[in-house]
Amino acid sequence: MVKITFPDGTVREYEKGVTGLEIADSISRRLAQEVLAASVNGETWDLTRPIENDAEVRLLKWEDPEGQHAYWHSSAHLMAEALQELYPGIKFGIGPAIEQGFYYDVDPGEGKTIKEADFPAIEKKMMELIAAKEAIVRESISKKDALRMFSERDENYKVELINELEDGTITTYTQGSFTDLCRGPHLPNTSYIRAVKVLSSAGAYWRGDEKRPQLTRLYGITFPKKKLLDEYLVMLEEAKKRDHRKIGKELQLFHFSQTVGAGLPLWLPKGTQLRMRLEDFLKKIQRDFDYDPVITPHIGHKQLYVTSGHYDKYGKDSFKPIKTPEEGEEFLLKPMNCPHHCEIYKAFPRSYKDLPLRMAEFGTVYRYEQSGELHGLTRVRGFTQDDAHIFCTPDQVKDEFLKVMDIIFIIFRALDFKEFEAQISLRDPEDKEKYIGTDENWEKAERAIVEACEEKGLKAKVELGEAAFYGPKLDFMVKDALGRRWQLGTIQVDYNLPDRFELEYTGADNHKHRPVMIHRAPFGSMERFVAVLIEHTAGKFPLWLAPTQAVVIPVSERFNEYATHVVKELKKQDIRAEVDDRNEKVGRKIRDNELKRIPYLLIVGEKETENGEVSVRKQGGEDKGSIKLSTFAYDVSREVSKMMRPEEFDI
RNA sequence: GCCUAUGUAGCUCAGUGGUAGAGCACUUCCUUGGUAAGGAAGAGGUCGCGGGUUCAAUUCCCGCCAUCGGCUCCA
Repeated sequence: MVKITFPDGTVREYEKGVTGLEIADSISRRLAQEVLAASVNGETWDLTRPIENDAEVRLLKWEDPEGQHAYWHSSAHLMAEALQELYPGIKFGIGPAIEQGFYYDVDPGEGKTIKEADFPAIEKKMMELIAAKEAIVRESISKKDALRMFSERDENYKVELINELEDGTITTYTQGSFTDLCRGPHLPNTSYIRAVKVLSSAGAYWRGDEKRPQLTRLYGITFPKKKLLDEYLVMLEEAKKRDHRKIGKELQLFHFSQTVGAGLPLWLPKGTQLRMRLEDFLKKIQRDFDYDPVITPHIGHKQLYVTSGHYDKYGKDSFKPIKTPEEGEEFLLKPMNCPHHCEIYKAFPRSYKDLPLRMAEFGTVYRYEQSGELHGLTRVRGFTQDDAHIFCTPDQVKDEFLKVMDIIFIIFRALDFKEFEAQISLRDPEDKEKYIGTDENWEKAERAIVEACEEKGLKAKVELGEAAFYGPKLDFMVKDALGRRWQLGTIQVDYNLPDRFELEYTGADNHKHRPVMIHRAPFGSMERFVAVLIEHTAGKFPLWLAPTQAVVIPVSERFNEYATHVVKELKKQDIRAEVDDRNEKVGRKIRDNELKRIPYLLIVGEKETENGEVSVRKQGGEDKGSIKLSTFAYDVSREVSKMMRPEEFDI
């Protein structure tokens, strides 16, 4: 007998070798139907795998992430089996479950491809295999046997994987005529899967290496109920409606011109309004936090980047240097602002009394991004960082770090970004060669970040090997409409640039010391931030940010002139308003997509005009009734200035 | 840069080896006082760019550019 402990603490005894499925069945029939996998001592197991020893067991259903994971992993195998039948000779790479579904990397053979037009056939075959209710069978196998088995079938990718595995840890899973090298866990059989959808195909390098062959990656998703799949597909459609590229076009926020160049956004008047509001907001915060605004040129001498170390590392892969016609001097479009700021630091002798010195600049930088990587406003070749560099003493690092975190939290709160993730990027301890700087400095910086996060109670994921070459960092990520992660705010400690630029300050001891530098950008870049903000709000910006805060609608043509007057009055109060007289019918305007996103609609007409009042309707249709124009203007500007006052957001 | 797909009016899209169409939007007029009103007329396109095949290319072929979804990369 084995003792099985359940999550609620109860213990039951079962025959040795009992399976997760049998345990579920012993509890209830329904549970046995719903359970997908079992967590055995924290490890996810197949439902059919015998439990030989006492264990803590948690039965995993669709609602559990591990259950979904097993479900989608099995679905990947199912798709692979279907592919094997449809494309004889196809070779398999890896096929994991991912956050939303699964994928499988396959090599259909020389010159062969799998296209979108082929998806329905694949789905049909998958459904057939589901109907066949094939058992998914786990088997332990020796390395030798595994190598022989997969070599025979010419599965060179699998053979490569097996070679890296340790003997005794290798398992395979078989369903029907398909056997895959796999750690599992999996569903008991294929019939658990009810609804399938092959979503997209893409090229993906074998093992993520550009120099290795490119496989075809097929993405798919499955659900235990058809309804869930339908809901998922509807959700995808809804997400597309929130796409910042679509809304940016609809609201006329920004524009890309092929003639100007790929990845070089043109900010239209309304987009500029929005962006400037964000910039003003941060400028006010930075004034409170004692930052000094600076302005530096868009290009810098090559020597500047040789000194900074950026030229060696990135010079060849970026925009080529600009040469002066006479002297042949080389200048680079600035890919970052830090070197310029270092030179500002060096302009004067600095004392410890000057520190911390915080230099802020909305600095536009240009980076050559691979053409295939450009993506709306989130990945561009010319963008503006809300950059600042803090020069401080080593003792001040942690304090400064905490203050920057405060700024980021103020912003995220003001914009209602609740679901952000934080990531601490540290150095890869295995490959210290990749990084500039001494061990001691790195350890000091890494410790400061970890401690700061602890003090703020911020749960940050620690990633080894993700640090910049010059220092560790803390990044904040937010998801877009489709769940893709984008890095926004960043705080990076840097012990290296001060070294390279030989920055100094005179300490209280009258000796020269090296300052520490902190790079930080709470928004990340204005472009990316605006993109993510658009997707979060679906274009319904809060009043204080809205590019158009109020639209004035005359009830009939007779009031066009009055409407124009009202707009003028509002603009005097710094309220961004416009007349909408495209049609004399009020009803037609409100259905307009754009208008639905405007915080206020002011309807002006006969009755109201007589006593100087306008009819006000708030975003979402809430009718505020008639109100005096001056009162409305006062209310709005008060609401806006309240939002623009950072002290309202004290943590 | 690589793999897949796409590029036709301001927007969303249909279509064809014989130099182009719809809906919405736009302009003018008529009708209509109210939460997605109707009618009439009109304007708007080198069918992404370049080359080839052809009597003839927006359509077929090749190259490039841009965009979409991924991969790699990301200071």
